[in-house]
Amino acid sequence: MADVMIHEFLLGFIKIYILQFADKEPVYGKEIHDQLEEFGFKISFGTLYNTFHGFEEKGYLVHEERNVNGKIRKYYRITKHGREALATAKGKARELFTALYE
Amino acid sequence: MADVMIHEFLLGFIKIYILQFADKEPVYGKEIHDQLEEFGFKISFGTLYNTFHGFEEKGYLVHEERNVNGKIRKYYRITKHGREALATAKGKARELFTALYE
DNA sequence: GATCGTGATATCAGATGTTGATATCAACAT
DNA sequence: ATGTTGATATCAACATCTGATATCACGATC
Repeated sequence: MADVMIHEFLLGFIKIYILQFADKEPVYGKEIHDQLEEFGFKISFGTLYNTFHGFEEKGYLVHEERNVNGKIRKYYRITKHGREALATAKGKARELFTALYE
Repeated sequence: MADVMIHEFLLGFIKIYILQFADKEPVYGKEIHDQLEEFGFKISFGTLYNTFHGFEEKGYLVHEERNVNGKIRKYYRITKHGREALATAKGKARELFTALYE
């Protein structure tokens, strides 16, 4: 029940977090999926990979393939444009967040 | 451009804000729509009224009709159950927010 | 008491976003 | 070749969002 609610409210927020993560270090899909799940946030693989593709189309992220233990991973990292978008999104998120906690 | 992005990221967050607002004082649709717009957040009337109805179905809000200057407004206020949902959502939002700014 | 104006709410068809089960992929092992 | 494995991709079914338009309830005007 809380799961559904959290999802309705925070899926968009999770997408900001993906950009943020990719700003700190290159990330790949499964990693972020599992990490989010660990903290009680869920995003389906369908949405997750689609989000990566969308961000790449918008020029927020670029990816590079790496072979890790014989498996291909696509590591995404942020671009200049993505960093600008992230800053804007964070700023707006902060505004709303402040309104929640003032 | 920023508008679209903000929306993709923050629509869910805006819904938490609606609950929060209804926790402080009774609110009606147009009021919150215009107030959000003033701060650069947009939510369509379709989504907004649908959100009110959904929250009422879930038992988060109840409404009461008031005649103001000869016009009917539906003022929504939060319920006990809604307050619990709000607290949960705010807690989770804080977790994500903290991750963004640490 | 019929018609109009107004602020607000409701609707719903079309567009867009999400899901998750399933398919596919690339590398390595046997 | 065939199988295994970790990961990514797909896509039909489903859910959500939009916004133009309709509707509502009341008061005013004639």
